[in-house]
Parts: sequence; structure tokens; C-alpha cells
Amino acid sequence: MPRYNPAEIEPRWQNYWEQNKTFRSPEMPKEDKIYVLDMFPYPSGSGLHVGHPEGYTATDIICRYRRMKGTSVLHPMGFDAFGLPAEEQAIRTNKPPRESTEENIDNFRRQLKMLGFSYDWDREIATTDVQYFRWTQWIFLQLFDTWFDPDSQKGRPINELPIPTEVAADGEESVRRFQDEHRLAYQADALVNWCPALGTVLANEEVTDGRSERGNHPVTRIPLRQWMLRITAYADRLESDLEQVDWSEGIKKLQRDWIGRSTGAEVDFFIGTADEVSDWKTTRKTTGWPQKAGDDVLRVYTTRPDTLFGATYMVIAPEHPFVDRLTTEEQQEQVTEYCNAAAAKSDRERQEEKKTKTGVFTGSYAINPVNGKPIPIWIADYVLISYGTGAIMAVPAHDIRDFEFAEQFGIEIAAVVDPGQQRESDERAQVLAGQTCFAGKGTVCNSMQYDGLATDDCKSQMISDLETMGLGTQAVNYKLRDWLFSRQRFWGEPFPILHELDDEGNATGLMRAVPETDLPVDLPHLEDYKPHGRPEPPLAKADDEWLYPEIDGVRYRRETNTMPQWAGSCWYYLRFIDPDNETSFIDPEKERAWMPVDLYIGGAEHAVLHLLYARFWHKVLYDRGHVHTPEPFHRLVNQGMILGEMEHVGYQNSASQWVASKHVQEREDGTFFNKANGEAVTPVSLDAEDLTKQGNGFVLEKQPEIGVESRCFKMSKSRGNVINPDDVVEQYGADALRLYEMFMGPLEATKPWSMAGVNGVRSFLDRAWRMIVDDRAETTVLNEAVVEDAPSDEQKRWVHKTIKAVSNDIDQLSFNTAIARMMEFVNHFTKESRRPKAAVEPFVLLLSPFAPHLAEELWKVLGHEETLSYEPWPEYDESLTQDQTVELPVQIKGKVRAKISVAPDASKEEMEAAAREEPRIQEMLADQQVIKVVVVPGRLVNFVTR
RNA sequence: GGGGAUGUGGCGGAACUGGCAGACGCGCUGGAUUUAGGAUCCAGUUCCUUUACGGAGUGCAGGUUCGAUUCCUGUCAUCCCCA
Repeated sequence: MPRYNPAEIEPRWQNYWEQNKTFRSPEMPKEDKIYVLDMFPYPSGSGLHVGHPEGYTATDIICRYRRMKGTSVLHPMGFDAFGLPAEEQAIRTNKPPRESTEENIDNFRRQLKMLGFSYDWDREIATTDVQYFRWTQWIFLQLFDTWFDPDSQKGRPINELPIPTEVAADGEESVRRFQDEHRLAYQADALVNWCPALGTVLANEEVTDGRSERGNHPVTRIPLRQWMLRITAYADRLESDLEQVDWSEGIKKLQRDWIGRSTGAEVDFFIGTADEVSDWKTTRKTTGWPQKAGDDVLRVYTTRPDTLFGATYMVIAPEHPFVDRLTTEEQQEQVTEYCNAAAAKSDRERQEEKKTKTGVFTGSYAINPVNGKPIPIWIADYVLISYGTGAIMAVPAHDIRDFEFAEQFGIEIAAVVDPGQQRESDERAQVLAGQTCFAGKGTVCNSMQYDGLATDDCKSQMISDLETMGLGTQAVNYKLRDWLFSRQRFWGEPFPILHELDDEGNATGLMRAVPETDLPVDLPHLEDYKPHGRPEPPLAKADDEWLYPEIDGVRYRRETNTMPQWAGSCWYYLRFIDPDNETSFIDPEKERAWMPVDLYIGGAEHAVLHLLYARFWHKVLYDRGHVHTPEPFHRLVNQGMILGEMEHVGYQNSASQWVASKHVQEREDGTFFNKANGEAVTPVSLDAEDLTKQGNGFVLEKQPEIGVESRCFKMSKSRGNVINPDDVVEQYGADALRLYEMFMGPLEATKPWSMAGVNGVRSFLDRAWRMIVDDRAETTVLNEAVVEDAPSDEQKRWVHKTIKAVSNDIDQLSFNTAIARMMEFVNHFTKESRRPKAAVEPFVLLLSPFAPHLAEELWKVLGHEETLSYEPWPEYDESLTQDQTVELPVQIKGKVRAKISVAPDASKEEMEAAAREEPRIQEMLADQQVIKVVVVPGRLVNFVTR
């Protein structure tokens, strides 16, 4: 009668764990600790996605396993709840953001608890909690109070910033402004991505093709005073410290590429006539390379100083400060027009390689420092003001963009690198003739004394020569830009910054931090927090009491920008260690005990930004002595994406005739047409039963010449293939969902969903239940096959082999194979008429991290009173995992011809002898000459014959 | 265009450092039991030929090796990220 009923069992055990605080973490861990962290979710209105429980189940298994192994486990959960989507949802549903955010969190928490994860819920935090963002603000003030000392490569308190004497002489106000310029959190006029529809600026990565990632609204570029975080100062350390962490090479590479460190040279090109050059050069030789470029030169950054002789023109960005000065009268009109047009384009559009290059000549020339030739200075938008010096020397023969540009405008192309013989000879000739671009390494030519040098040697030689002449210097550049850190929205952390006002109420440009004792700066109550399409933040509408505080007789206006969504997630892993601390963001002793995060699992979409930002904050906190590890996350694993179920789609024309999918192409508007004749076709979804496999794909069973499209798609509302965890739990139970997500395949792989697969693991759980419980009895009692007897030797081997395999698989996060081993165990023991307790009890313990509710229930049926969460993990005896005999293949010329049965540790001689005794082998070897015998103990015997 | 990942039965996948390809699950086929079943149990299930023996086979083409899903070279395809 008592069938396995997860709907009854699961809530009961969830309640038990909650009542007994089963998973409360100790305040301080023992020596053996593990901190296992999930990337906390953004509580969207649509609830949990099946992708979430994938990583969460994996970490939960590790935690439950390690608790049973006696490790102190920290496994917390919280919510990343500030940000645009929540605010947009609030506006849509006409609710205050805090209210709708809390509803979303409640729903997420309910769903998470329904899945039986062993979080210490007492540590739950949301980034929107006032007591949480109080410390986010506090950390921001640490950034504000820190400058980066390039000599020690370290962030230091701002009051240790050396003040140049001339600044000091100018008085206190100058000193303050000087300090403000050097803080890690600083304000700057930046050309930003302004999105009027969302009413906020967006980070570059939130903009695609000139439209906002969220909502697909148009984005324009306007200059605006913004908060920036000086992450570029940490670029080197963010790159080099990747060596310390246990992350996949793929993710490390993504981070390295994002930081984009390049080495090269800065070179000054003299602006003026050819006869003034020698004077300038003489002066430079004595004064050396000046830190700041003067007005008489155009300073460029190049990664290829070896191609200096091939620089036939220069390009400055449309925003370059020299634009006006360099533009001659006759070019003025064209230049103005061009610069205006460029301002409207995004960086990405401007770098689009497909598009034809655009540009305009300034009318001015600069002198190439190595050969004294005057070369034209152009303005073109493929050069970005934000990268390098905003100006380049163009070497069309050896840079593809320069080449395209030079061809477009008929500028000289001078080859200075010989690609060498390894290329096809006509291609080499074309390169040397300036007809083809070659961007690789080779041998220098047409460069006077440098001719014959290899590219890399020439680079270093050229740099050292330029340095002696005072014309250039070695330089490092990064693609990474400083982090635009302010948003003009309501639903974010207010900046704890006050802007000083003069007697008339105008801003003086000086600012100060809100005193630590006055934190948190809470969001003011606003009747209307909606964006109005102007770059003025909604917080500016707060009442005067909030907006205009007075400290020590000075009146201030509060900063009205808010922080971006990333802020809260930059340090939440620290707060989990000490979530209720009211006097400090974290207790240093607890920090030392629990950090770093030992295992961090989450989606690959955060591979770059979240991890880079969090690492940056962590390093600042490290420099300022607040944390003891330079890196926050020791091991990182990205779970793979879960796709929707497999879909088969055929295409029909208007006459309902099938069209093979290879002829079909999709238009931009989402409709389809036949490439062969242009007629419109419509997709028709097909049943797998009407299809048959042919080659790599499927075809219609009745019309095998018609290939169809078979693939899995990303889950999306519009496609209607989203799986809701609530539904799965209702139908199959939480344990089945957990088990299925782990059984689908390797954690890191992309895998398609299959409801039939869920049903499959559910029947495994049913079998496991019936293996132990008598399902025909009136009450939940032991199956009579479960006995007190000692297990047989064979049963013992099954138990010990399974313990070994499952333990090893969990250690390697290979959950799918661990489950397969448990299935084999159940398949075997359900066939046994006597199932000794000593065999099934360890099995229940092995199962418990995967299917904790079922395991707890079985544990109880087996006569235990307490939760199994802290039962010792079963141990295995290596000698009991060995079979008495093993069956090994005997090959002749690599083909299996017979099997022999030998002891697992049989010697080579024994194995060969056994193989030669096999009648079939004797038969086959009779008329052949054995030239070699390969014997691999414990593996095989192979006769190589002639 | 650049970078990364992945290609194994009808499907998801397994195979430790080169050593029995297809564990485990789904699906399918047959059988048992059942009032019934989308329940349960048993058997089978890579393909080709077949009584059996055998042969082919891990995207494709080569290479190294006694032996390659695994290592190397080339190539094709798909997905992801970036531009």
C-alpha cells in the first residue's frame, strides 16, 4: 500500500530540517572546512528556471557528502535583487520596487526550499536589505578612500598619496581636488551609452548594436559626469593572479582577453614642417621622453613599433583634442560634419570590420620620426579615443584595417615586413608590392639599419633606439576600461557621497564621504520613481530633508546616481560568512577561517564581468587589509546550459508540399523561404515517429528525400519550451528532479531536457523504495527481503565497489556516473531474495546527497531515529572491491578472439599460458607464426602474427 | 572575422594514464502478470550478412602504434562567447 509518495515525504522532511536547523553552519569551522557557493539568483518575476537547480543540486550533493565526511560546511543562499529588470517589472505592475522584489524573493525561496537544498537559511541575504547595502556603501567608501600606488602595485589610503609641492602650495582645496583625481572611485565626464527609454546609462556590455540588451531600446552616446571605478589600475594583477586559481583554462582565457593586455610602444610624431624636425630631435635627445606629450607632437600607441618605417599616414579619433588644431581651413566643413556623424555611432559599430572605412583628411601632416617623411593626418572613427592614446600610426601594409582604409583613400602602402618563403611565392610578392596585407611576423625590410631583423627582435631594438633618442618608450595597454559605475535609476544602492554647496546653493565641485556612522544611506521614499527620459536621476526628486543634509555647518547635496546591479554581487560571498554583523562588514577572524570560497558553481554568462568585478573589489579589500586572500574563488565550475526538448521541424510551401530543410533559409523577420525558388514556406513541427534517420539527420519516413531540421533550442517564453520546476516537482517529486538534472550528463555540458528521462529516474527511485519498503503492506514497513543476516561475499563486493565508485565520482563532480552505479546496485539487489541491512544501509547513505528526502525516509524505515545528514559516509575496503577472477580478452592481431578467466593479479606468464590453452586460440594460431606477444596484466593478451 | 567547446546507437550519455566501444537511462520489440495501465517483472535492442562463423563501426581523410573514441596532421559540421 505505501507506495513511494514524494508529495508526502518531501515537505515533511523539509519541515524536519527547518525545525531542527539541521544544516546550520558553525560560526567557526574546524580545520577541515569547505565553503561551497552558488551564484545567487536574480529573483525575476518568472521564478526559478530548470537551469538554476542544476548547479544548486551539484553543490548540494557536495555539501551533504562533505558533512557526512565530517567537514565543516558553509553553504548559503541569497538574492541579487537590485537592478533594472526588477524596477521595470515594478513599473509595469505599478508596485513599489521593494514590494515586487520581495514577492519575487518569496517565490524563489519557496521554490528553493521545495527542492530540499541544504542551505543554512539563517544566513540568507538580499542585496536590497538595508543592513546589507549599508556595507556595500561602506566598501564603496573604501574604494573612494583608496588610491593605487603604481610603485608597490597596491591600493593605499588616500591620505598616503604624495602631494606634489606645487599642488600643496595651492592650498587645501587643490589638494582635495588632486586627491579626488586619484581615488579608485572617481568622477569623470565620460562619453556614455544613454538610453532614453530606460532612462539610464548602460555599460558597453549592456548595449548590442546600438540598442539596449534589456528591452532593445535605442542607445545614444552623450557626455555625462559619471562615477568610475579604476579597475584598470588592477589590470595586471587581475591577469597574473589567474595563475593562483583552479578555473578552467577557457574561463581564464576569457578573462585575459577581456583585460586585453598588449605590449608595444608609445611614439611621438612631430607636427610641423620638415626643417623644424632636426631641432626638435636635438632637444628631445637631451631632455628625453616627456611623461606628458606637448602640443608639438602627436603621440601614438602601437603594438608594432617594428613597422615604423611603413607608417604612411596617421589617424586620430574624432574626439581627439587635437582635431580642431590640426584641421586646416579648407577641410573644416568636412571634418565637423564627419565628427558629428561619428558621435552618433557606438564603439562597436565603428569597429565593424565589414563596413567600408570612413574618414576625413585634416589637412595637416606629421613627421615620421625614423625616416623624416611628412605623412598626412586623418580623422577616422575606426580609431577609438578610449584605447591607447586615441591616435595611431597607420601601417597599411601590415594592419588589415589600415590596409582597407589606405585602399579606400588611395594612400601609399609601404611593405616593411617580408613574410618569407613559407608563404606561396606570389602572395609574398604581392605583400612586398603593397597589394596584399600581411599582419604576421616575418623579417624586416625597407627599414635601413633594421633590415633583416626578425619581427620580435626589431620591436625591442626599435624601442630601445627610440628611448635613447627620446622619441618613444615602451608601453603597455589594456582593452579593459575603467568601470562605469553609476546609473540614473531608482532601484540601486545610493552612493554615500555628498557634494559641497556654496552659500548660493551651487556645487563647488568638492565632495566628501558620508561619515561611516551615518551609514546606511537608505533610498528615500518617492511617489514617482519612474525614469523621465532625461539624464537626471530620479533620486533628485527626493525631498529636501534627504537631498540636502548639513554637516558641521556645511550644506551638501547628496549624490543622486545609484550603483549598478553588479555592486551587490561583488562581495556577497563575504557577508554570508557573517551576515548579522552590525559593527563590521565581516568579522576578520571568521573571514580568515572560512575564506576563500572553495567551490563556486554558476552559469557561464558570468564568466567575465561578475567574476572580474568581484575579484577587483576583493583585491582592493585585500590591499586595505580587510581580507586575507588575494583571490576570492578558489575553484570555479560553470554548469552547462539546459536546452528545451528535441524538436523536429519540416517545411511546407503554400501547396502543402514538403521542402527539404537544406533549401530553406530564415529571413530577418523570422519567416522562411525556399532558396531555390524564393517561395515562402512555413515550419511544421513533426513527431519523431514520422521520421527516420538518414546520414547525419532525419528525413520523412514517407518521403525520404525530404530532410527535416532536428535540434534543441534554448528555453524561451516565446518558443514555449520552458520547463517549470514547480510542475516537475508536482508530477515527479523534488528528488526525481534533482536526480534527473544530475543524470542528464556531465555538469559542464550543454544538454537537452527530456521529460521521459525524468520519468526514468523516478522509476529508479521507485525501485529503490521497493527494494527496502514493503509496498503491499498497510503501513510503511521494511520489505521482508531486508534481513539482519550478514551479506554474502558477493554482496559485500557489490557494496564496497559501489561505495568506491560513488565516492570517487562525487569527488570528481561526475554525478551522472555515480547515479548509474547506484542504479546498478538497485538492479542487482532487487533480484536478491535476501537483502542484508548491512548492504542496503550504506546504499541509503550513498543515495542521500542525491535524493535526500527519499533517503531520510528509508533511513527511518530501517529503524533510525535521527536524520542521516551527519551519519558517517560509508567506507570501503579496497580488498573487497576486487573480483576473484576477471575475464580478459585474448586478441590475435588486435581482434578479440577469445576470453580467459584469470585472477586479477595474474602474472604475464600466467596470462599468456591461459591464453594459449584456449582451444579457439590454439586453432587460430596453428598455421600462423607468432612474432610478438603483448601482455598487459589485468588488461589483455594480444598475439601479433604473420 | 577571432576565440572556445563538442561530434560515439533512434535519443541522453559511459569508457581511469592508448587496451573487450556502447556502462547506466530513455525509447523500441517480444513475453509474463494484471479487470485495466502510461504500473510491475523477464528477455532482447550499434549496423550489415547470418543457423552459426564472420564483417564494418566512435563526423570525414590520413598518420603514429601490436593495439586509437583516446595521441598527431588536415578537413567538415554544430553550439557558445567575442567582434
